[in-house]
Amino acid sequence: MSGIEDVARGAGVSKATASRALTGHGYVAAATRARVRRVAEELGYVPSSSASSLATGRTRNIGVVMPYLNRWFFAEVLEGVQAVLLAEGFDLTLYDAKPGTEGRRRVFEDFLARKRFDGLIAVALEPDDHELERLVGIGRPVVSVVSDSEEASVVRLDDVHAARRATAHLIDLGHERITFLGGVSDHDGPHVDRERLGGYLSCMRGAGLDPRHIPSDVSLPGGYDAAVDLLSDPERRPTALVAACDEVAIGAIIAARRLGIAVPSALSVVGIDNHEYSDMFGLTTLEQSPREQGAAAAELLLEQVRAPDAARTEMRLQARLIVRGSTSPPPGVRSVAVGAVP
Amino acid sequence: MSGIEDVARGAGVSKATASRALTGHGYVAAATRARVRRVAEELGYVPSSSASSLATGRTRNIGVVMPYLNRWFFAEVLEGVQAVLLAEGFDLTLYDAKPGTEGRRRVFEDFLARKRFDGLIAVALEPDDHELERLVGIGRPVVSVVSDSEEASVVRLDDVHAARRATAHLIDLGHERITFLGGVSDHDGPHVDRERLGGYLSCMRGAGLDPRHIPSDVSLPGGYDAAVDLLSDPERRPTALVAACDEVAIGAIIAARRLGIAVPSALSVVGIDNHEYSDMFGLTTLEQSPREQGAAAAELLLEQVRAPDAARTEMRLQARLIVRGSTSPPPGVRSVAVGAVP
DNA sequence: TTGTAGGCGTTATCAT
DNA sequence: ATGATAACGCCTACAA
Repeated sequence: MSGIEDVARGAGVSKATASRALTGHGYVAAATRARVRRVAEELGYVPSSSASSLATGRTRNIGVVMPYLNRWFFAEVLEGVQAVLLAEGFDLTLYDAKPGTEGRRRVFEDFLARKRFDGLIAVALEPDDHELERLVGIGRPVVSVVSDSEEASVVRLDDVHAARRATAHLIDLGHERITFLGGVSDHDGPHVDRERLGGYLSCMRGAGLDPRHIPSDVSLPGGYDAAVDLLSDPERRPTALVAACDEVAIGAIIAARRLGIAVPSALSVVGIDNHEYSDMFGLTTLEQSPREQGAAAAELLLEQVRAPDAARTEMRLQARLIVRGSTSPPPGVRSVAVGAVP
Repeated sequence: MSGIEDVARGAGVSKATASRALTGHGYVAAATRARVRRVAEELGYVPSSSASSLATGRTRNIGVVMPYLNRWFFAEVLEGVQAVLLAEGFDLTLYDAKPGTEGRRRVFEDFLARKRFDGLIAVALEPDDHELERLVGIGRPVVSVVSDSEEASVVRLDDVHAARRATAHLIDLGHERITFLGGVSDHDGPHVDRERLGGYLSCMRGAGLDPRHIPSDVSLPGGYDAAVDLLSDPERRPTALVAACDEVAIGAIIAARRLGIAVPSALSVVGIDNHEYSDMFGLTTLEQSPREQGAAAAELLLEQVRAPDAARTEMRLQARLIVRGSTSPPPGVRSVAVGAVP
């Protein structure tokens, strides 16, 4: 393992010059720089990151705090973040903080306190817990994905808007009996689910329609189970479903098929996400791109890492409607209503 | 930010004693230790990881190299690894190395060379590329998950065995026209897929049956598309399917349902994985637990990190058959054959 | 049992 | 444009 001293000796200069030549900070004659770099190359010199972190105070490492790794949204965000960091030469260290676990406590108490990072990306921390504020308190730049924050920069989908658009799409098609599937309630459960439910409720009320919410686990099996329940009673059956997310929507489509209910002629379904499976199920949905959100968050963060006084930024993305085959006018309605519902 | 010097001063001892009291290395009077620790607590002392890494040569950080983050298997492995590391106070830095990308090259050339870790977990590196050997060459302990290696410790499923068991299960039930669905071929594509196909082939031949392989993308939509193709021709239709993995199997089940082919009465399907969705689809499968594999890999690695001369270990796991509703005797066969097929 | 002092490998300040 | 030299914060012989 050759250190910078070996490089310096090999190039016939001092450690200081070698360091300048290698990092690019400060004046070095072009010829010397070239010579130093060549020697470094020959020796296979790799700077010790702990030594340079100690000297500079910067780690070239970004921390990512996430409650789950094995869900589509989170894995996609992570890939987006990773791609940008990789390109910029930053490491990524992952802090898995499952809600309500001892491990999460440790992440906040012990791990994050070590500050082995120049900045932090926090994904979907629940705002109620004020954890985001604690992260900001650590004293490194923080970018929040999903959750709003007064202090940190934010990258997120406008979930209320997405749910309103989904609902409006069905209303435009002529549906009146539209049920929202998934989540706990509008005052409990994950914040995202609540906002989506809220968007649906306000859109329904604005159109003078009766809203109805069937709770379910926000997952494919959750959507399946709840939909089997809901759809098997012909009396209660709606003509359309707004799902809390694509996985729930797909669960519902699978349930409908099993029960012999044709989609979309007997039942329309809209999701939110544009999940990787949505295309295969012909699901009409509101697209959000978690990968791009992750990439945007990483870029925002690096800016702040480089210019510590950079302004806090907020990106609130509008989902784009992708119409596929899972939605159509309800049974008995043949023409499509015109005009957008707010 | 108080350093160890502040703690030492506060406790009325030297930096050396403070360090010993805090790390637990070397003799310190119980009373002094308590006092030092109390002062450290009061001051909110957090050791600088770069300084202690520089001094000790250890980072308390583990690197994980993975080709994908957004697939079920990989995300599960990662969660297993993370859980163990978290409990042991180790950080996890993630190196996303997508096959055949510029990013992957950089991971190997630049990032890993920095050695910001005490050990490495490599998941599903293709053996042909000899990347595993390069990782071992870095000079830190390496544990490989999935891929075999002469030099690194290995945690993996016995894929050949799993596929044989899956096939044998169908043969036991009386099936003869059994098709393998998924992957490229037995001499191309990811190694895992090849081994599974190989297990199927050898089991079929051993039973004197004609094997048949339908390639497909190893994913849910891939399984769906290939199955639609295969099943829509009644002439060619097999009575049973061994899928390269559960996602392919589920895709096939969905395809069968769409085509009105009853599972299992007209078509049996076996998968390999026990994916989170498998239960919902009543899929008979061979269970592997990627989360446990990840945890085992992490534990193995930490052992080696702590005792650098620890022996190389190899864990080859046997999948357990979980019989659900997707398999039954073929049409026309009512009793189940007895006796295992090798 | 505790303290002293040197070293870990870089970077950065200040002369030259 | 380059070279000494002092941090950076902690650990660990070795000495006391």
